[in-house]
Amino acid sequence: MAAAALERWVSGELQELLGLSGRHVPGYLVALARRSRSPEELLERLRDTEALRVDEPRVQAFARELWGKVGGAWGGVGGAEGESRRGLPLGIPLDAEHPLGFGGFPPLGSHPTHVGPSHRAPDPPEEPEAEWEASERERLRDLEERDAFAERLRRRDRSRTVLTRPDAKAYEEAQKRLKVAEEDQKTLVPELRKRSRREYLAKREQDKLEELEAEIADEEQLFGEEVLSGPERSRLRYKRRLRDLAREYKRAGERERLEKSQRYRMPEERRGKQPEAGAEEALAPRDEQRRWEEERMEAAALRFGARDAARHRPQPQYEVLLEEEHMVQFISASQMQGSQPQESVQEQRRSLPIFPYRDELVAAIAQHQVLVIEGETGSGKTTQIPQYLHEEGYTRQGLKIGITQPRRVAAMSVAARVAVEMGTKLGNEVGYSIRFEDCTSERTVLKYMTDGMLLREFLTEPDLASYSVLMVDEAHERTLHTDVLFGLLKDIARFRPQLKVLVASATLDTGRFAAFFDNAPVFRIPGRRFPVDIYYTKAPEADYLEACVVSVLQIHVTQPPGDILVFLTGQEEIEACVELLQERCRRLGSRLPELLVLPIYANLPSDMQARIFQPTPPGARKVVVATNIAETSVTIDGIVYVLDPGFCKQKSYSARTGMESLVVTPCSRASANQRAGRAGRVAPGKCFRLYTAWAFQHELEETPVPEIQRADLGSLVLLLKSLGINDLIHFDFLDPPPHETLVLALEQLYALGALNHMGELTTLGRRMAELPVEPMLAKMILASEQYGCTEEVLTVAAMLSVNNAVFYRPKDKVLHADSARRGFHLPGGDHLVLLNVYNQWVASGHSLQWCYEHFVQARSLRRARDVREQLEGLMERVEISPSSCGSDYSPVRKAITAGFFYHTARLTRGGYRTVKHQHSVFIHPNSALFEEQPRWVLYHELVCTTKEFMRQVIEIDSAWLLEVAPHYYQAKELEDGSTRKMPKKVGKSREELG
DNA sequence: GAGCACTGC
Repeated sequence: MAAAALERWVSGELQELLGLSGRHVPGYLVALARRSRSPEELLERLRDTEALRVDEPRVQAFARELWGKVGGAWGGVGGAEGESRRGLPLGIPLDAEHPLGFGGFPPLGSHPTHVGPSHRAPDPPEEPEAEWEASERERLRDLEERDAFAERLRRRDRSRTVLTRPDAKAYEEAQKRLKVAEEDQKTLVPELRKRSRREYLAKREQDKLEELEAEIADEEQLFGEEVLSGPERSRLRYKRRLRDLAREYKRAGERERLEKSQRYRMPEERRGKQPEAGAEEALAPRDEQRRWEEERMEAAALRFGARDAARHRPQPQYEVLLEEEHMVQFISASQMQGSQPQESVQEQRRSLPIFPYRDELVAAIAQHQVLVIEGETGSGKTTQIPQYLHEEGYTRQGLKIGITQPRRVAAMSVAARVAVEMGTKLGNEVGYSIRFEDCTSERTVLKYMTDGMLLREFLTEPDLASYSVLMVDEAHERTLHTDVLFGLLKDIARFRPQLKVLVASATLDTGRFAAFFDNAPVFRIPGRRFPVDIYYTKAPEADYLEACVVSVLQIHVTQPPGDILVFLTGQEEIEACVELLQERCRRLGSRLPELLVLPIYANLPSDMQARIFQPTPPGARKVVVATNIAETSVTIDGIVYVLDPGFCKQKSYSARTGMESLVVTPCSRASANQRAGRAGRVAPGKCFRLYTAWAFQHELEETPVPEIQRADLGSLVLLLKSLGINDLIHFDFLDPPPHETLVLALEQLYALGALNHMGELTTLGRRMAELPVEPMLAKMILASEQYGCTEEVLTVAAMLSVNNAVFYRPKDKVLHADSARRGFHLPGGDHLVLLNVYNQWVASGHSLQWCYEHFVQARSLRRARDVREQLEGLMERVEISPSSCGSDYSPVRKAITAGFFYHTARLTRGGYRTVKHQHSVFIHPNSALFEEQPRWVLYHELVCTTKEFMRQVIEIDSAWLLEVAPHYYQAKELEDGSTRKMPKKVGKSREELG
């Protein structure tokens, strides 16, 4: 039977058995069958792959039939047990016969112009042996080359000198951002006042009339004539009169415009100037302004009295602001326990909760190889334990203690803190290592680093021989990197009995960690935090955004001083919430103490972000409306109240379609408690949850789904492969990723040429692993060498790696922002637009002003520059010399195609469909090609929001696909069969682009 | 004609 027909048959059978059939799986199964001496052996091999349930009769029947069709022609290629790589680093379990369970991929040479004998061509029946032998020779040759490359890397690493950069700029930036200078505090209050007043006035100018109407309506509704005091009644009367006056002005036309310019002037400015003509006539408006001023002053002055009243009297006067039925009803259900901190700064080290346990802890570490340490933030585990171990001599003989953190800022700031405590300069005995910055020296014994950094260190030092202790901190966060570290550390610990492994986590999950590390003991350290009272709603809230707004006002009106932190899911919600709050405050303004509403989310420009760190002016209250960023990454001082609607956005990844989407999901109990904890950092706090206690107990998951089960694993698989771990199916994961995700990652790596048909790492794959980007980007970069455009492609790669945060699109200047964006358009597509933006930014001398003018986020460009510099530095390492293609961009698009040939779509009569899966997709409206609709496009990513959108799209020539991925595409797939059916003006194929 | 939480190498 011809190979193609055979595979079609297998594919059909798999559809029956599994409901799915990957592109390469049939070929693999055929290869397995070829290598099997009997149907039983084939079944055994199938059992090892864990893809099929071999106990099922229909699977057994399938295996027998398959073996029969193949004809038992086992050639014995895969049976080459003799060349097993057993005994490679550290006894990490290798299984050469079924590496990854994908030992039977069709042969594939190294990229990109090879045309390997692929499974689509019928096997030449006369000489199958010769073909196998040839591919086998090629495979072995490539393995040799790969190992030679790895050896060159090792030699280079040995000769490399360690950089010391104690004056690291990013660290200073972080410190600057986290710390606000005292002078700022002094200038801040008047500035904030002024700004708030200006905002008020500006807005007021726009919709004065509606505003007044609304105010009057509000007052009538909220207060009713009878509860109003004398002055309040007169104020209402005043407002009504004002409304009538305003209506008159509107009719007055010309006169009104003249007055407008005088109506809303700052009193200071006015005082400094001559009274202008016509000022006398504008009495009423100016009167209003004066009144507004007075009201603000009044509100500010009233505050203390009101707060005192709230404390002393059971019925504070502001209670009336929100009627019972409009209020969110909370019931107190529990209290998070806390304990008081010591005041003294001098004795801080000794006063940490961990201090009394020092000797016990040190003894436990001496006694056990792996220790799980349970301690909340503030217990001092991160800063103290490494110092204790240093004092105990774990750093003798030049050995280091490594401590991992999930975040860069944490690694830097903790290292800085410890350096101070030890009285050394950062970068000497105590250092940190994060991406873009290695602040360590040969003297460094305590090394703080990000988890991803330690993972990378495995590449150069697979047994981590220079470390005596490794501590994985914040393990409960279960980042992709920490999860993989667990498996790797567990493995090397077996072979290095003297190595100590510490797993530090907040209270949750320690039992699971302990079980994973062969029942390691758990050492508990009490935390240090103020108690937080938890309130739940009586009934579920239908509209949590509205409930948030009401609750914030409610807290503001009824609760003693202290800032409020609100958790929402994303930028859009946050903007809406901020707007609503400001609107309500304006309407009720006169009788509310000042409320500063500040948003924060990752994509917010830095200067706006910095505002949340500025201290709240005396008498005012701050409301920070935040995403999850405030759950772990950013800590805001002064928060006493937390408002938690209980939702967050989570990325989910579908291996079936290779598509990721962001979905709003209920957060876990662990997250909810983490959020609540944010209220108890400076004083006893309160957390208001906008869901019921029952929902908390019964509807929320205990912990979030670990990232490893939600993410694309391409890079990870490539990294593990580079560490010599071939059998990923059986890798010791704390929580294994879904089988399909692993399979998809393996298939993609195979298609990219990073793995050979045996599932082994190729030379290309080894080089790709050196680049800290996702595999397709890595492939694109490596391919750029032969198209002579490494300079351009590096820029494209760097720009793509700053998540769609290049263009800034403020709500009030959407049109300007969009036209600025269109100014960057180049024919060819979005990747080239990004390249254009970057180059223009460089040409502007990295000007900040330029960024503002072009609605481009400077922070993103700076990050792109960092990424680019890092990649550029690695070019020599992967043995690529720089080249540039000048102004002809088609080589750039070809190089992109070499990496992203997986991501292609073609325009059909029914719109775009992906080439491989016929999945219906759309060009994102922000794309430069949105209107052009070229026939063949390549996309960087597919996201599912309102539709399935392709983001970052370029036009390609379908012929390129055969050129760069002959093993993946067949000519017939790429024919334009539907040419005549196409509408005339769309889908024109343009040869001379870019 | 949309609207993307957060990290990390």
